[in-house]
Parts: sequence; C-alpha cells; structure tokens
Amino acid sequence: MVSRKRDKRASGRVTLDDVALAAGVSRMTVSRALRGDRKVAPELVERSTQAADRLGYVPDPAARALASSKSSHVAILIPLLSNQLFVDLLEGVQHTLLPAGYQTLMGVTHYEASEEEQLLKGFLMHRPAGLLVTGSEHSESTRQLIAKSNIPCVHLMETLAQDGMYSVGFSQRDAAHAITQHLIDTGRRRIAFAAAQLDPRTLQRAQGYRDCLKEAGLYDATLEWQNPAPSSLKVGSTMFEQILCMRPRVDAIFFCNDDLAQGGLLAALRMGIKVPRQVSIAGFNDLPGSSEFIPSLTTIKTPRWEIGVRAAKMLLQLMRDEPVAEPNVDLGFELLVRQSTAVQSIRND
Amino acid sequence: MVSRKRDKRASGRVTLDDVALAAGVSRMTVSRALRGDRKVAPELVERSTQAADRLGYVPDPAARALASSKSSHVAILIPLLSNQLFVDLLEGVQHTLLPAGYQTLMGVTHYEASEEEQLLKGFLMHRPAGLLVTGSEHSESTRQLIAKSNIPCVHLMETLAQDGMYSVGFSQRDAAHAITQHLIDTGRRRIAFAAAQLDPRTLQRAQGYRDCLKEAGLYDATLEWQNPAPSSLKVGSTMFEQILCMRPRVDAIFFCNDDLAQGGLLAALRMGIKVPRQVSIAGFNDLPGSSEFIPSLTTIKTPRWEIGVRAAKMLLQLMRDEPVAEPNVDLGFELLVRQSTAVQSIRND
DNA sequence: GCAAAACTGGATAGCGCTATCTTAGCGAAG
DNA sequence: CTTCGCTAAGATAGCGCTATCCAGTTTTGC
Repeated sequence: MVSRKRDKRASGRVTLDDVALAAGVSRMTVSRALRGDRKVAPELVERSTQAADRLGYVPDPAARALASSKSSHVAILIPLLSNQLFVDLLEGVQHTLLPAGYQTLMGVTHYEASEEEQLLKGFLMHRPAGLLVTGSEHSESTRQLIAKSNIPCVHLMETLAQDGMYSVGFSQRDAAHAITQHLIDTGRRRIAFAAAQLDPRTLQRAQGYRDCLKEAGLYDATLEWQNPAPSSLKVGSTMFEQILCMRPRVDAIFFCNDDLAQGGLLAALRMGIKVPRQVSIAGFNDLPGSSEFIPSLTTIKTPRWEIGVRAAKMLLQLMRDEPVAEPNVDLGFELLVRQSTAVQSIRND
Repeated sequence: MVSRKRDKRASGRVTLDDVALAAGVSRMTVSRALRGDRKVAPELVERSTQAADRLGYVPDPAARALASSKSSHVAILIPLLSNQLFVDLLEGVQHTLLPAGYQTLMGVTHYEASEEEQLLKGFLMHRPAGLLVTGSEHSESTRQLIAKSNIPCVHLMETLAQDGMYSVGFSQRDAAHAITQHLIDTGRRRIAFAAAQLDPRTLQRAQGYRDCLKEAGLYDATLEWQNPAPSSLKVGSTMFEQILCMRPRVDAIFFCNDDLAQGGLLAALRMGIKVPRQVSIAGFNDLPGSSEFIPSLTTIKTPRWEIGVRAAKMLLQLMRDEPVAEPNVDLGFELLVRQSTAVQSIRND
C-alpha cells in the first residue's frame, strides 16, 4: 500500500502520503510534481498541486534534508552587524534567498578567525546547500573546511579572479583610488589616510590610496594612520585630533569608513577646524547620516544590497547546478561628492 | 545486527552505528549516553563518548529533527537590523544560544505584519524548538500561529505581565518618564516630544512623556510630534527644524531614539541654535556615537544585550521543560546625563 | 517494421536518528 | 526460595521524505 500508518492520523501533520491519497497518485509522483525534478504529466501535476493546496501540505525540511542529504539552509558569515554595510548585504541576501525557499543561517565572526571556524563547523553539520562568506582571506583551516565540504560558496564584497571561485563585489582598491584622486583634483596635496578595523578590505583601500598618491608624486608614508581598533565614530574623532596635532599642515583626510569620517567631522567642529576650508574630509561606504552631517560627507557609495542580491542569485544557480555565466562580478561603486571636500580656495603649496 | 549497511562506508559520514560498533554497545545506548536523556551506566557513557570523540562523530540535526520532531533551531523575529538596538539584542541571543547547540533563524519584519506572518510561517515549518519575538503586539493571525504551534516563546524588549506569557525587557514608559522628569528637573518647561517609527515601544515612550508632563502640570499636546517614517538622522533633523519653526519657544526636545536626537543636534548646529543653552536635547537607547556628538547626548541606556542573553536563557529553560522562576523579567534602564541637557541658565518662564 | 533507447509512474529501500516496546538482570518482599 | 517489581540495555519501528530501481509504454533509428 501507499501509506504505512493511515490510522495514526492524530499527528495533525499533512504528509506527502495524504496528498498522494487525495490526488489518487503515488507519493513519488506528488514529490516529483511539487519539486518539478522530473517530468510528470501535466494533469498529474495539476492534481497533485491542487490536493497539496487543499490539504495545506507543507513539506518537512528535516525529512527532505535527511533523504536528500541537502538542506534548505544557506549559511552566511559576516564580520559584524554593527556596520550598516553588512546589514544591507544580509538584507539583500535574504531578500533573494527567502522567496527561493532557503533559510539563512547567519554567523557573526567579529573578525575572529577562530570564531569564523567555530561557526562554520556548526553550520556545516547542518549540511547547508550553500555558503556565503565575506572576503576571500580566511584561515587555512577555514579554507579547507569550505573546500572539503564541497558546498557551493560565493565570496562577498571583493573582486576575485581565481579559477573555480565565485565572488560578487567591487574593487576596494579602485574605489579608494578614485576618492583619493578626487581629493587631489580638488587641490589637496597633503592627504592623510586614516584607517581602523584593519581587515583585508581596509588594507586594499590603503593600497588604492597609496597607489594614487604615488602616481601623483604626493605620497608621504607619515600621513598613513592605521588603528587596529574597531571602526567607530569615537576612533574617528581621536584619529582626527591625532593627525591634526602631529601633522598640522595636512589638508585632507581620507577616512576608510564613514563612521570614522563622521567622528572626524565632529572632532573638527570641537577643535574649531573648518571643513573643508582648512581640511577636506572624505569617507567610505555612504552610511546613514553621512548626507546629513555638517558639512555633508563626500564618500564612496557601495552597492552592498546589490552585492547581496547578486551573490544570492549566483549561489542559487550553483545550488541548482546551473551554469554561471560570470563567476566574478564587479558591481562597481559611485563617488558621491558632497560639501566636506568642496573646493573653497586654491591653496598655495 | 546493530548496523544495517556497514559495507556502504563510502559516505564518509560517521553515524551513531559506527560509534556504537566502536564502543561495543548498541546504537541506542550511544544516543542516550551522548544526550544524557536517560540513565546509562557510567562506564558505557565513558566508552560511548570516547568512541564518538575518536571517530569525530557529529550528530545530524536533520535526522534528529525528523526522529524527534523537534529541531535545534530557534527562530527570532526582529523589526530591523539598521537600528543597533536589535543588533545588540541579536548578538546577546546568539551568544547564549550557540554554545547551547541551537542555531538561530533570524527574520527581519521591517515592522510589517504581513512580513512577520510570512517569516513566521516559514520558520514554523522548520519546527523550531523555540521562538523569540520582539514586543507583544502582533497581528491576530501571528498570535494564533504562535499559540497553535505550541512552541515556547519569549517576548523581547517590553515588560509584560500576562499569564502564561514570557518576556524580558524593561518599561519603555518608565524610561521615557524618567528622562522627561530629568528635563523638568533641569529647569525645562516647554518640552517637546519627537517620535518616528511609531511602533508599540515608541508609543509607550510617548505615554511616559505625557504622564510625566501631566503630573508636573506642563503637558501641552501641541508639543507632541509624531512622524510615521522610519527613524533616522535625517528625519530627526527635519523634525527639529519643524519644531523650532512652529514652536520657537520650546526649551527641550525629547527624541524617542538617539538617531533622531543626533539629527536634531546637527540641525541645531546648522541653524545656529545653542544646545543646551537654548534648547535641551535628549535621546533614547544610547546608540554608538551619541557620546561623541557635540554636545554629547543625554539619553537612556537600554540593556539590550542583556535582554538578549536573559531571554535566550529563559527560552533554554522552557525548551528543556525546566521551571522558569520569573516569567516576566524587567532589566531596567539607566539615565545617562550628558552635555545636551546640562543646566546652563535658569530660564525665566 | 522491429529492436533499442527514452520516458513515465510506482514500488522499494533507506537517510540517521529517537520513541517505545521488550527483555535480561537483580534486589526486595513475601 | 520464588515472585514481583524495577531498572537499564537492546531490538524494533518508524519520523517524512527522496534516490533508485523496475516495469510498462512510447518513441526513435535504420
């Protein structure tokens, strides 16, 4: 017979067997009809879906996972959620994955390799169907865990041109280069760089800054400031004070994240330093508030929501074994010129 | 025999059967030994755990869920992640739940009842072991879904004294009352209230503001400003301008969230209005940056990380059918008095 | 026009666990 | 000394699905 224990109907759960019985076909046919994994006669599909709807059938992900050894989970690893950047990324991902029937397992690594590894292990035991990770630099064991698991994986936020790897992001280096160039173009000559949270992306931005200034013959290593503390308004304030105290002739500061830059703007206000007249300030990421600051903050608008969406779409293709046309997608960036780098006067050098 | 298909060892997965074989006991004994769900002879527990460790056994959550019809998932519903408040909450929850072996399924509702319902349905089909939801006000169908599911549920962020319900939070009303009282105590008399994102907690804060001013005989309904838009720096700026334009004699504004208040501070700066000399400004939540603003922002520090931890602990007890001593926990709040409400002068009224 | 290949629906056998029933072992009670 | 619990370990039976094999029916190729 089709069903095993039709008498034990007390469970309340509608199973495939119930649907099959109602539709007058076999359980397998319903399973196939609902998932569309093999060709089923249109009429039987119709009958199956109707019966499923009528009975309110909801597939059991656990049973599915057990039988197919593939879950409907996608694990995503991000460094933190206190940066709006990653929140947007995550929302883009969920926006795409949820309608496709995937649940997101989110892990916050706090930029700790050990936490990342721990989280990944926890996720892998759930046999996720896909993996999304931030950046491409990971500890050796993390890399191996990913490789051995044989689970489709897309890297987020960076461009990456490595065979067999998938990524969606933009060039952090180029973006930093562009905004540095903008500072040069607006007449600045002693341009400092202030970074905190020295993650790989920050370092790539540092490189863009450096390259640009070297090309212009303006590079001065003593104007590069790096602070390993987590990026925050407070750190930005402190760094601004430090920089202006140690290098009073600096005429622009490129902060590698908007929260630092916002802190810088506040510090300038406190110190009575006019922005941009005396010092130009630029940020990165276009975080909420940056457009409202006094003066409004010049920054790089990064397409993180779009990155989330695009990466999730790519992952969907990978999970369905569909071909991926472009394994490494560069979504670019946009320079937003606002008041904090306005040209106020030609400075004599 | 104990094992079913010992020959088919190609899968690479270590199952309970493997461990049982290695330990020289039955599969059930290992299962019980590892979970400690029934008494097992100490020696057999020892042998089981050692064999499991040696073979690197990792239980399969899907199989577990299927067999026991209870998963190791906990679903959490929060309104949004762009407010640091909920990020902290979530981190507290994960910090507690992850070591206990539970995976968090996070859903962002964007304050939309329909989204909440949709997400909840998706979660419920995973048969989560527990549920965490923000606040106590939900659509009727959401409430019913929760009730019918019979899954332990803890409500976050609000105090709630309803039989059979569990909550961890603090009194939004009392906190708003306290900060309003502080404004009165510092000599303010025409105290405006500016709210956005009119969720239940915001409305409770409005009530605290209202109650306090009425007690002091200072209530003026025309000083209450509510904006249904999502809370943001920009909205705060706009509301500040509006309030000062329409009610120029206002001497304090209580913004119901720090981002609004920060926007207010920036607007004041732009308009040349001295804070706190001319207008006191108070916020709510102590978000990052508030201590760095010029002037630093008086606000209510809310224990959201602790709420997450405490709620998760309570949920763990519920999921283990342990008794819960205190089903409704009030974690309080703290008034942080900073420069934005300093007493600068006694205003004649 | 006939054999082989291609398809379709159904029966069967688990996926890796846990709930539950059974049985063996053993001390306490009569 | 026997009988009755009572406990702890093992055997059994699925949880609700999908992979896979099998058989019946088309199609296709030469």
